[in-house]
Amino acid sequence: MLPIPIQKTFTYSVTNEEANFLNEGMRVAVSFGKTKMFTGLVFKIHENAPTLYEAKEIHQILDEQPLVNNLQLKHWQWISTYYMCSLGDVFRAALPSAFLLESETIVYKNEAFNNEDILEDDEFLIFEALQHQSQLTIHQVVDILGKKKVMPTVNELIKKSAIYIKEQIYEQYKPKLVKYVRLHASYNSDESLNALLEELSRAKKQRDAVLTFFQLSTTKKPIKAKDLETKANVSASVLKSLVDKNIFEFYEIQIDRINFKGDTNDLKELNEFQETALKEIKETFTNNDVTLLHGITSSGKTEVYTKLIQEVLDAGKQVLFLLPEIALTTQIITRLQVYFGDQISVFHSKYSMNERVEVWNNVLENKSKAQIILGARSSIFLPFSNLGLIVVDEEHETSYKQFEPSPRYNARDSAIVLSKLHNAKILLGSATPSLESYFNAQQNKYGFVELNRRFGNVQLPKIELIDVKEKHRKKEMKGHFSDRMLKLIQEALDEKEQIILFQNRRGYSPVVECKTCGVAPQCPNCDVSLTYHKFKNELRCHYCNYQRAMPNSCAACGSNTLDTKGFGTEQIELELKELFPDFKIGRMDLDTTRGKFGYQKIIGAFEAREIDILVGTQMLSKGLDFDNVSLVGILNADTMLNFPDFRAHERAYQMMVQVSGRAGRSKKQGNVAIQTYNPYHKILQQVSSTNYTEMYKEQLQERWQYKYPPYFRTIKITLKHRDFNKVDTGVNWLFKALYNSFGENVLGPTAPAVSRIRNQYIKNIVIKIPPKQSLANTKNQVTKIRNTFEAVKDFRPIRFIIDVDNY
DNA sequence: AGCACGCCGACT
DNA sequence: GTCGGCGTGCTC
Repeated sequence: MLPIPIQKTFTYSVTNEEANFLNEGMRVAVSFGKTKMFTGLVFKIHENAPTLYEAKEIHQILDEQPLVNNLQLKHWQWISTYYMCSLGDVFRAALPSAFLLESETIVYKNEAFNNEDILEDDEFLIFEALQHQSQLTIHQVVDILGKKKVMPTVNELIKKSAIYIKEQIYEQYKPKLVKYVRLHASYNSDESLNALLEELSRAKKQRDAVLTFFQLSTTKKPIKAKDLETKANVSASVLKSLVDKNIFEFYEIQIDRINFKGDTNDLKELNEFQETALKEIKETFTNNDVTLLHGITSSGKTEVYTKLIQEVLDAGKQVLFLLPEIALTTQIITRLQVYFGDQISVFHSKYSMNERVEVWNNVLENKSKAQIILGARSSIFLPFSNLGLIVVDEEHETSYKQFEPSPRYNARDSAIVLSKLHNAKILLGSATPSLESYFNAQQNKYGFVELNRRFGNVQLPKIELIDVKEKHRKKEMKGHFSDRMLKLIQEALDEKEQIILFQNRRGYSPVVECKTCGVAPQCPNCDVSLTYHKFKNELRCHYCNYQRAMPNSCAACGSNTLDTKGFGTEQIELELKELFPDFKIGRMDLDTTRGKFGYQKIIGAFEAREIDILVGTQMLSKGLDFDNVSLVGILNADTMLNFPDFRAHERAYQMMVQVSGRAGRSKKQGNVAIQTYNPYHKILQQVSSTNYTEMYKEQLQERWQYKYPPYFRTIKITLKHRDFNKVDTGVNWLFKALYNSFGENVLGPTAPAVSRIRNQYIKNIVIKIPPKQSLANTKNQVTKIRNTFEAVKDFRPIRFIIDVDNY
């Protein structure tokens, strides 16, 4: 199996010896194509030599033990078939990149060569560069020559024997080694020690080092070279000369980068409601492998999880705890570490490559520090061997679905399959479950447990809707704030409480428009208006990151009447600074959380109450607990409701309820204020009464009526190309072909709201699969049509994206 | 995917 | 004329 998007495995030949040593799941280095070396994974060892071609030999075996186990291989195959991607795609996504070595062509000079006269200009440039550096990568050669096609030049140099090339494989993972000191083997008797001190009488520093070494060795612990240096107050060179004299010797111990330091506490006692929930979960697990825990915000789901996890650990099994990416940088890790200490390993994309390799190895070896894995969606790929429980927290989160790059998998659903492979139980938890999961629970496909009392009996926040249309009419708006919202903010500030304001749009304003001619600056690469960022005084495209300075006058008519339309977090922040000059305003969105610790910094400042009012986008709604927040304001609920997607209403509900949950988490009842132009919208009514069941019933009805999940499954096909006509003819052809097979259940073709991104035109087709239609057959049919599509020469350059269960 | 090969336009 | 563009096909 190779990490490339080809739906195929490749057969290589091995010797008998190699075959005896090799096992499925080990890595081998193989040459592929004319030049490249790849890391392949042994998928199957067999004796059927191919007839149509001669199998190449493998280059090298990279592992002594399988890196990937059989359960994983099965799981990967399921992902590949279900999400219609190649096994290679899954392979690439699953392994930390450090395990996937690739080769690079390295150019060396031929020392014997001295006939510079026969070299052409370009050839001489390379030759000369090699006088300064002993080796060059092909990339460096490209830079030196300033052109893309360098291989002819390189080949010519080889022909003239001025240089030679080699394929070099990089082992990227470097274990972290710590240097220790011990006495050389010849000095283990007491007499020799005395002789030794005698010998060093004239080298004071070295004598100090030896004496300190003996002091330290009374503890019988290994002695770190660094420690010895500091304690004896000597330099590294002193130790070095002692080693050279064969008195000391160095040895290295590999240490883990990831270590938890700190105390652990016992598990918290559960209150009676949590206790009941725990009991119910265990009951449902006798009949169901999957259980949905619907627990309102702040009901203390985490404590219930921890009890359950403890029991699984006691039974000697591993636990996987899945969280949405963003929640992982926050408090929940600390909270779980307080209970479970160093039995937890954390795994997510902010981790460095080396750290991820270590977690992988720890899980593979079932080490004690990897009994609980706390991770984002990609942790479903870790080499678990005996999972007992998977917890999917905030199971409704859309970030469990990966979109780019392929595999486009949903980690929640893949985790359910994973749990089946391990005969493990899986608990899905959420305050606002996805319709799909809730539906499955209602159908008794999943077990179902509710937890509807807030921890410490704090009441759910009081939610009020503010009619902005009315407020505008009565002239009771100040900027984007209604008088009511301002009053609530003032009250909270007076009480020294904190406030979260939610506006699901960053920048100052999403559109800049000329009042005279109505023209709005557009992104040159995408089909969208540019967003104005006042702080940097520039216009930016949120799709391709194109940016340019904010112009003074309209590019179309030249008048100085540019005006902003709509508003984002930046504008809110500025308005607040004017309205409440004595208070500290913070902003949290993609722009302020860039950089490694940007996010943590803002959260930290807010936790430390250095920020009074925090303005932010949806990232505020995820897994954050602040105990001093008494007011949550949603400034414009309508943008969420008017989104053209069949899940828009469900999402708007989830998002608003989740943000509301940030209010009043500890002592008194919190307030939530929602500004809208449409206070009678049913979703807003349901949010204001936190009536999940009503929302569920109503949405379900619509899903049934319009044939959407959970009743119908969907597969979305996206075509992309820089030539509009090409995509257009392509998509029409494809639609006809699909229509022939699936009839009315094919929707489209449609252009998305942003129909061109990075100069690529986009068209969509959605296939709906009725409840009784076989998923596998449908997918086979789609694959067939895709193959026919790609056989058409004109269509081949069109990017063809298949998204199963699209979000 | 990556890479080589091969066929065409725009420049020294 | 050639350099460099991109379309086409293949990889065990």
